[in-house]
Amino acid sequence: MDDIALRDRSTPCSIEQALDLVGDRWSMLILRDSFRGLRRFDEIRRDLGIPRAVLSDRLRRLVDAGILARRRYQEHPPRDEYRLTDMGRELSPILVALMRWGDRWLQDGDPPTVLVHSTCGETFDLGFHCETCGVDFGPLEVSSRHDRGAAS
Amino acid sequence: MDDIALRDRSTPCSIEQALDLVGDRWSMLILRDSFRGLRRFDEIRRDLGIPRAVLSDRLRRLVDAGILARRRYQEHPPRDEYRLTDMGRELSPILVALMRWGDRWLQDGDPPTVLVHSTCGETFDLGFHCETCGVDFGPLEVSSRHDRGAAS
DNA sequence: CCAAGTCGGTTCGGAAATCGAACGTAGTGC
DNA sequence: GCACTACGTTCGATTTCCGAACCGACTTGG
Repeated sequence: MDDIALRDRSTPCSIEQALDLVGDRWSMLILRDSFRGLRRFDEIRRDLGIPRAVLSDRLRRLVDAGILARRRYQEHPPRDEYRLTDMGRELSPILVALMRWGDRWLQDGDPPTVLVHSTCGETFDLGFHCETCGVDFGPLEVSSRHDRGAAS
Repeated sequence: MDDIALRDRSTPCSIEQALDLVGDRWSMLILRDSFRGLRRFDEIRRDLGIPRAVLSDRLRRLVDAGILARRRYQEHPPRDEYRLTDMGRELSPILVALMRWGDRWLQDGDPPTVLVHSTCGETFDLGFHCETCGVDFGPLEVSSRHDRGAAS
């Protein structure tokens, strides 16, 4: 019954690689704040209540990964801010998915933050779309190609 | 310039609440394995190389949260397996979003795992859809309602 | 000039989480 | 009996995290 490791270990799972960069609580929360427009060290620190050393470390790692960019916004005194790169901005589906799930399963009343389509300012859906079938579908209809099947 | 904390602290952010449950690396990887069909303790342990004590702790927490269900699948010897509940299955958009992002930004060759629409067996898109505008759009067009703006 | 405050960190010692290895227990197979 | 599997718990060593203190560069007030 040694049927594990059908999986290819030479090409590591994308989920795993992604988690190596953004897979800890603080990094995710920093990114959430970045999406909310916070850019400066102390701004983020006060908002999250994160220890300075940890914030310093996480920002460095996110910058090294290319997710945030450090940019000088004034010279006297020298001050830098941290902004999302395109690579960072494309993390939004992850945060949106987390938020949707939290809204649905963990939140009692109205969701505290609402995301909107920047073009029209209204709320939107996050969903799956199948080109082949031409339909939209929900999270319970996702399956992976060569395993024992996720659903049921 | 004390303009922070416009944010409502009484109703905590859904992202934060979600991260309290699934916001660490091991929990996410366990869930990935659950979606891939792994259900037994040792199966997951061998696949991830996770220390037994940590796996034991994470499974307990995921079961307590209602994301996984522990179910006896044989009596002699007594053996339990861990399956996704509906609450757990609805986490799929998060994992899909992580995978998509990893595929796009971190993976060189072909993605090692492919997700498919269970109905037709073909790959699909994860995207945003605006009912108001009637269009699909990408991650760069997401904004939140009352902050200083995420994009740019 | 001097004192106090802000911003963006680094350094430090203690607390907490994580690690691999060993041990336990309950059952199966020979 | 002996070896083996599945599913954990316990243990001591290492790593990470935490809060508090400190620091340098600069601004503001007097």
